[in-house]
Amino acid sequence: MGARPNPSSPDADERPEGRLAVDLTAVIVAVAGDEPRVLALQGGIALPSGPLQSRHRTLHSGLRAWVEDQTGHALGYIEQLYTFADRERTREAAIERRISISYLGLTRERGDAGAADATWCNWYRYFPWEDWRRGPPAVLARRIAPRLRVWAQRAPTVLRRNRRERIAVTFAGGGRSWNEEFVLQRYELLWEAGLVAESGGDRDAADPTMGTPMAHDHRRILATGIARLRAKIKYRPVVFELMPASFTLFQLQRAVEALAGQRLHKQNFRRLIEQQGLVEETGKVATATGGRPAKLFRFRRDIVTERTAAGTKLPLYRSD
Amino acid sequence: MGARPNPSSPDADERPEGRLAVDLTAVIVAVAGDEPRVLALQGGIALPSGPLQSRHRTLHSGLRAWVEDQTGHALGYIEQLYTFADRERTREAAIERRISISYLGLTRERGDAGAADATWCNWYRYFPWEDWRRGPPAVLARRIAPRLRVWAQRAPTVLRRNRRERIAVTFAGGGRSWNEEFVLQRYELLWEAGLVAESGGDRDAADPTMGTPMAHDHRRILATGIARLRAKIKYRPVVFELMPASFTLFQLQRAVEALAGQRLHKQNFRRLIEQQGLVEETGKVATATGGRPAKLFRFRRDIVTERTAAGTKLPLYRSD
DNA sequence: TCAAAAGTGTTATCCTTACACCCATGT
DNA sequence: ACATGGGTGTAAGGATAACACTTTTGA
Repeated sequence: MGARPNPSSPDADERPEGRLAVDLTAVIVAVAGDEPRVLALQGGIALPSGPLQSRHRTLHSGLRAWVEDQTGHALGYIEQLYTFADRERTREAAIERRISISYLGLTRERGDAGAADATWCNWYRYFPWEDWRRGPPAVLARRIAPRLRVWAQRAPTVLRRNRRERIAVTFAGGGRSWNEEFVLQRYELLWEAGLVAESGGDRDAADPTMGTPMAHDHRRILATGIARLRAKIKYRPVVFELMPASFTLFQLQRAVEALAGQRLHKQNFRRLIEQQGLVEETGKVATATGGRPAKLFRFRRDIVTERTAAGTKLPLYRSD
Repeated sequence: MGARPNPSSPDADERPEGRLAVDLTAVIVAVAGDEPRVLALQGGIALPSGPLQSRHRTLHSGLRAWVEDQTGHALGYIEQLYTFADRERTREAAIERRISISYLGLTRERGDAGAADATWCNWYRYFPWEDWRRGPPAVLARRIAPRLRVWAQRAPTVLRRNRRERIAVTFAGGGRSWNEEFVLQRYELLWEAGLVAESGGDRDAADPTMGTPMAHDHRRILATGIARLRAKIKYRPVVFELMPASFTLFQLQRAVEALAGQRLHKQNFRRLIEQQGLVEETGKVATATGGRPAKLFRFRRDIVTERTAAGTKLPLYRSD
């Protein structure tokens, strides 16, 4: 047994590390029309982020403080994403290890831009291969697929099969369908294969078709946020955090399509929304939609506590 | 804008905190027959846990090291749960804040017990109100419901409605059905209401019907782990990590029931499992099952990479 | 013989998917 | 008139939930 057999024993003679920094990093998402956007700094190469400090009462409040300081943007909905702390993450002097506790925040873009340094960036700028709304992105067939093939081919025999399978599953090879939730797995595969600038080996690094690189592992954190959001819109009414107070069903569909990176079936989408009872008519209509005026809807906030439930999926008991 | 405008700027003049400790804490789960068990230390009041150290290459490996040190148990499947760091979490001298990065691990109990200090505990010992396999637990009607009613009643008028609603949703009040996934919400509600020992106000603290208390916020972490596992068994084939190499469908059902805390419908459960193609017959049968000998099955590990997919739930495009 | 668990078969219902079609507006 | 988006109806297929019933063992 180690020198610190359990958490409540007081003999904490060995303190963790020489230098250890804890960062709070935020993926703040908004939707503008059919564009999914993320709040970024320094012309788009970094996410809002700062060290956890004594003055922060909780992780949540610390994150809010940093984002408001750096972007002038007050946050609504936030949730924790993941905590990263791999060794290779940092090579800064005086810091042995940097832990990054990341959060996902949903909001609406406001009129005032906030701090000058903060900009809203279309997130497909970082992941061009993730937008399938106008069909399979060209970069997939032109650049990614052939280079991943080479990467698998070059691997030692024992690994080759495994790599091929991972490629097929994450990138919809061999007749498989595209799964929009695998954002992180795809990014990590590209990272391993050395196809993104952050991989370090800068052979292929300068390739602009592989998306804008980001500082540190911020692009990985962004991928985590997108993946979480894409998964979550399917079973929790989180899209509404991104919508204005009233909206048409088509605007709502455009927003979901923007996030999912996929086109949706209009009629079935409408049925799905209405059947779930998440929205109600405001009684007004929006003109100038390009066609027939559309009814405006609002989100039924009152339903939220109820609808946390969702489906069971397990065949519950009865007789036997 | 703050003194540290962005993560890549080098003016890191203000370092985070005076004293800051980062702990790795593990919820290690196994199933023995119809008992869901968690690996605990010190007679069951603490989870395996230890500070993150320089020698740990990654968070994962650090966690594995601590668990193996403290319990002698090597781990298979693990996943990150959540990172806790609220101020009130710690009142230890010399430490201003303790961050706890928690993990969920799934394994099978091995023959050798590992370290003498480590024991496998039925997790319903900590959450007696979570086991509905033999109907609604008595503690709910007898103790929890009346005391929660009082707690809501005593609240200022503005809060009363909100408290009543939270109670109804999490504890299946007002005709609602029990949602087994709300483990954490229920524990946090009981904590707020001062009904568990960890709340601090030790009026009701000593009540043994409210489950065994744990050190620090370990019971909260355990609740997080149980909730995650209960959610995950529905859409990922994680149960098999807890099963022996071959098993009968009834044993599998018992395991899922143990985790979910609910009885399942036998025939429909079998159909669900078989239809998903997750198992295959070994060709052998288990005798001495208490009845007719049952076919033995094994998990099809080869299907894992495939089945990461699961259902779409969004009405994907077609014509319009 | 009976309890306990293993299995098979069938039906009603609901949700999802897909298709077809009409309505109202602006250009 | 026609393009664009709004909106309704409905039928096929699959998954789920619920019931009823037979089979095989050990005590």
